[in-house]
Amino acid sequence: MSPTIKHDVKADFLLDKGMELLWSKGYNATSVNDIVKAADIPKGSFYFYFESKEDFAVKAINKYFDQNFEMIFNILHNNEESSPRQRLMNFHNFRADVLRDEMGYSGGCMACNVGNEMSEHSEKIRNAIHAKEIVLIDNIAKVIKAAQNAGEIENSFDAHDMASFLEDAGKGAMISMKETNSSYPVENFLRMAERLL
Amino acid sequence: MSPTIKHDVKADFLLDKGMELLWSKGYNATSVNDIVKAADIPKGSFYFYFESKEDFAVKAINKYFDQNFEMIFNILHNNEESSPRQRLMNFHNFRADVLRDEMGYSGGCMACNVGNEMSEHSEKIRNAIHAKEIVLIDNIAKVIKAAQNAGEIENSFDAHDMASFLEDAGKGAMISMKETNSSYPVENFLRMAERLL
DNA sequence: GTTTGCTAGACGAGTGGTCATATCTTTGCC
DNA sequence: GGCAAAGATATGACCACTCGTCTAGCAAAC
Repeated sequence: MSPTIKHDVKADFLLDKGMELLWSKGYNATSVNDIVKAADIPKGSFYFYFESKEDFAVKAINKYFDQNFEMIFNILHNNEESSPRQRLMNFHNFRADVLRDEMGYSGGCMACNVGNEMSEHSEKIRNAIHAKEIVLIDNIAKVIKAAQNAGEIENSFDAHDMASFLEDAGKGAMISMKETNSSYPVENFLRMAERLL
Repeated sequence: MSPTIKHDVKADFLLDKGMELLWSKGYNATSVNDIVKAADIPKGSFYFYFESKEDFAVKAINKYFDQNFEMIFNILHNNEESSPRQRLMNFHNFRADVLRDEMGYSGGCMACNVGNEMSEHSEKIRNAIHAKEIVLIDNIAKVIKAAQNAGEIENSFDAHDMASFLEDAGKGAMISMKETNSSYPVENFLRMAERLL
C-alpha cells in the first residue's frame, strides 16, 4: 500500500499545479480536466495519484498550510531577535506582503476560499482546514500570551479569543479585498491590529 | 420591453426560491436545474425571466441586500429609542440573531459566500455586492461618528476605518463559523466588537 | 389572424470517474 | 549476464450524466 517515492514526487507536482487553480478559481470551477491540463498529464493518471477530486483538495489544503506554517512559525517563535509583540506584527506584515506579492491582492487565501465554498458540503475538506487552523490559532495565542506576560500588551482579554478575532478579521479583510479589488481592507486590518495589540 | 407585473411577481418568486440555494450551495454548485426544480417551473422558463444565471445571481444579491437593509437601517438610525453606541450594539446583535435563527449558524451571509466565490470571475457580481456594501459601511460609519461626537466611544480612530474593520471581522467570523461548525466565532466577534466600540 | 406569454426539448460542451490495455521498472532465478 | 515474472505507472477512449443556453412552436388573448 505504501506509495513509492516516485509516486509521491509526482503527486506533489500535481498538487502544486492544481493548487494554483484551486486558489484562484475555487473548488467547483476547477475541473479535473483543468488540473491534468495544467500539469500536462493524461486524465487517467489523475486517479492513479488521487482517489477523487475531493481527496485532491484535502491534500492540496494540507500542503498549502504546511508550506506556510514553516515560514509563519519561524516568524512567530523566533525568540532571539524580537519581542513577542514585535513578532506578532512581523507575522501580520509578512502575510500582508504575501497577499500583495503572490497575487497582487486578488487571490486571497486558498484555504479561506475553498473553506468558505466547501465547508458546508464536504466534511473532509472542512475537517482538513479546521484541524490546521486550530494549530495556527494556538500558536498565535501563545505569542499573544507571551506579550501579555511581558507587559507589552494589555492582558484583560483572553489570548485565544484575541487570536481568533484577529484571524477572523484578517479573513474578512481578504474577502473585502477581492470584493473591492483594492488593498485598503488589508492595510486597514494592519493598522487596526497594531492598535489592538 | 417593460416587463408586466405578472412577469415581475414570478421573477421575484424565482429569486426567493433560488436565493436559498445560492446561499447554502454557492454559485457554481447551484444549477439552473436546481432553481427551476425548487420553484417548480419548467426549465425553459428560466430564461424567459432572466438573461442568464449570472443575471439571476446579480438580482438575487440586490434583493438580498434590499431585504436586509430595511431592517438594518431601521435599527441603525432609530434615533428616538437608543443612543448611537447602543444602536451599533443592537445592529450587531440583530445580525448574530439572524445567523442563528435562519440557518443555525451554518449558512453565513449569502453575499459573502457568493462574493468570495465569484468576485474574481464575474465583474457584474462583484460590482453588485461592492455597491451595496459601500452603502452599508457608510451607514455604519455615520452612527460610529455620531457615537464619537456624543462622547460614547473614543474618537481617535476614523469612523469609516472602524466600520470597515468591524464588517470585515464579522465576515471572517462567518467563514470561521462555517469552518468550525460552531457559534463561537460569532459570539467572540460580538464580545470584541463591544470592547472596541 | 396576429401578437404575446410561455415552455418542451434539444444543443454542444463539459463533468467526475472508470477501465482495459500498454509500457515501463524492479526483482529473483538460472 | 540473460531473462522472465511481477509490479508500478501511463494512457486515452469511454461512461452516464449535468451544465447553461437557445430555438421552434404551442396555447391563449386580443
